[in-house]
Amino acid sequence: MARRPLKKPGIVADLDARKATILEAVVREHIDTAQPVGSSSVASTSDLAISSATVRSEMVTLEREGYLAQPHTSAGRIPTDKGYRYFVDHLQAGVVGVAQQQQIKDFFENVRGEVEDVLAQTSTLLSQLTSYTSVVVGAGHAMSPILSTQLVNLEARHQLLVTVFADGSVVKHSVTTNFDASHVEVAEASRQLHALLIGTTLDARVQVPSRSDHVASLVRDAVATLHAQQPTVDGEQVFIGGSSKVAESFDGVETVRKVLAILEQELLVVSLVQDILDQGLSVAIGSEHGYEPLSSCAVIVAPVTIDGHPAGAVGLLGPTRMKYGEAMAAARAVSAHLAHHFGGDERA
Amino acid sequence: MARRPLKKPGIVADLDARKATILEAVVREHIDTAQPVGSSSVASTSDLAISSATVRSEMVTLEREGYLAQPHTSAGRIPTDKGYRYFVDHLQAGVVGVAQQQQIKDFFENVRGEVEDVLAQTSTLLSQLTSYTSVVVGAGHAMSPILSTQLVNLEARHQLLVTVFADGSVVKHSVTTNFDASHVEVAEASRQLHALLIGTTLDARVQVPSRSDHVASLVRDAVATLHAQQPTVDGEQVFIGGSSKVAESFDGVETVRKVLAILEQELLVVSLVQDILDQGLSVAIGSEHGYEPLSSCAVIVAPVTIDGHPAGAVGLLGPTRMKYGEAMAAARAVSAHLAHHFGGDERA
DNA sequence: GTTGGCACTCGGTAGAATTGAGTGCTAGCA
DNA sequence: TGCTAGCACTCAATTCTACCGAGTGCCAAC
Repeated sequence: MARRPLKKPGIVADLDARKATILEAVVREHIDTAQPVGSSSVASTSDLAISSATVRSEMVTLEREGYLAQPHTSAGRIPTDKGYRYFVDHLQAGVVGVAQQQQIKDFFENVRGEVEDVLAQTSTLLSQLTSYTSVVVGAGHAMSPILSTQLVNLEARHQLLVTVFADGSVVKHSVTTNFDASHVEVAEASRQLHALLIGTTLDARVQVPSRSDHVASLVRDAVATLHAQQPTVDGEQVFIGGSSKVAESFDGVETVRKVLAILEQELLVVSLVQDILDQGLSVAIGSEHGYEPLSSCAVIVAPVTIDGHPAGAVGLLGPTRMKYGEAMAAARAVSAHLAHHFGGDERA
Repeated sequence: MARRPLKKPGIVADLDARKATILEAVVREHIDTAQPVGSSSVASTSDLAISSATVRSEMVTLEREGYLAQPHTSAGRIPTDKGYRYFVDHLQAGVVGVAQQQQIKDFFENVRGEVEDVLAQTSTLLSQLTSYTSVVVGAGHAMSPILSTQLVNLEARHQLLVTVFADGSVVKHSVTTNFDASHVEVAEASRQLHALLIGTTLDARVQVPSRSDHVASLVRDAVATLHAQQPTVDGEQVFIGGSSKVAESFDGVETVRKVLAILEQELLVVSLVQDILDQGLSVAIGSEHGYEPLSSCAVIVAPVTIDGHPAGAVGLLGPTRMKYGEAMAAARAVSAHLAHHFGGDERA
């Protein structure tokens, strides 16, 4: 079994080979059956030539050390979060089946449309591939320079500022004035704004005119509105696919409800994904991510990197007993294809 | 009880007063308790001075006529879709509680931001008010005239057409060319497009230049891309709020899954809402809407009308045993506030 | 250290008995 | 004729029991 060096958490010490094998057998079978796993089953399944009694005594140790738990006396063991963590950290990389590989390939060959549409469809794809709920996060454009702006007169006191960023995203902002702006004034303000903002990023300071006429006022208002948005969260796009899979993954209705309630809050989902990435993890199991309602979930995250720059992330949300190998492989594959799709001659 | 004239379906004949009262009592109690309702309970609850035996014999008739059903012998009755239909058609209009009224008022007084944000938040509001899943549909802009367009050069062979409609919506389309367009050419094409498209609607024919130079080619491609979208479905925006309520409303996990799976398909949700509106209904119960996976659901729809023009709709999706009175009142109230919010001096 | 053996635990299941809510029917009454 | 009280009947749900068996923990022997 290919070992990868331990990740950050470090709480998880190494186990001797036999314990590791037993733990792995328990995790594998429990992921498969969703049932507690007994010692005899492990003894016969694993390739260790060992009696069930020996397995049992090892299990006692594993339980004492926090890798396994017993739902009740006289039941088999189930893995704890720590047990899953060890399993994942020592898992050899999974592979994507050929059928799925084909499906991904076909998808990215045929997909067309705007970035948002592609991301949304990618989310659906990833969910179908894995039968878990999928999250695709498109990075915000806070750092992307402005290519063009335009101020459009909707009504006398109501203008619309349309901004195009170099990453291809388009954002609109309403600008309301307390005076009736003429079409000429709006056109002039639009011209000035364009000259003023082009090439700048949202965090840049811009020299706005200080005059008190209508045009200057329009320009000031427009710039203020544009810069008012939260640079970090705002502009980030979330696409959630396969939320119905939640109902398949968990049996308790209450759990389903809680998870769905979390998924409804997009900002929260973004920060969840971001938190996990910040911790340098690719999987957060159970309570590792600190979101209590998701304590029976595992979250897999794969960053999307284009030209060395973070451009978003794809994620999967499933029960802690999810198929980590397959799911991680699928997430990585989709993330790579996504990067390639937008990397070649496009933007993300 | 205030009677409203029967709606379109017409299959539902009138019942004599006593039967109607009994049916109503059954529906009310079953909505409340989710349990089959027995004759004695009806006899004591309703203000009819009638013995349970009489109620029973009436129930036999109601069952024969299809308003009630029996889960099994020796159980009480539950309403059928037809029973709910009668109930809804003869329901006096519900009222919105003062607390809720205040909540709606506060919401619309404080809400700000772009149309999309308002609609999304409205959906959440409506869901919170009713504890059902809410759907807000913003009408497409197919019929809205174009206020402004702009072609922006993203990369040599990749332009972005940004279109602003009079309703305040902004749409972007990628235009890909097989030649390297210069900035000057793009600017010229942008100018021509603006002149060409301004004031037109998407269903209008536009005289495109037939020359074979880069600029003309750009203009042709851009117009084609813009007009390629499906005028009916595309551009319509759906905002679903409170999908976690689905898990509360139905007990079978399988039902929850099916309903969520439907909600994932936004186009389908739009046509569901549209279908119901087209039928002139405000409620579709059980199988009335023809979407089999939603046969245990009822859907309430209230159109949003601004200046006499349809501008979208708000909807609620719950179990057939939902609180029709409250829910319909809430949907109507929110719809009215929405119309007012965008009607006064804005657009929808 | 490993293993076979054994007593023990305890959730799950199956069956029987019981309960009780609710029905349908009928005979009698206004 | 319509209503009702009464009654036998039905059947899901509940409770109780017994029991099974998967699985454990422990121990003595190898």
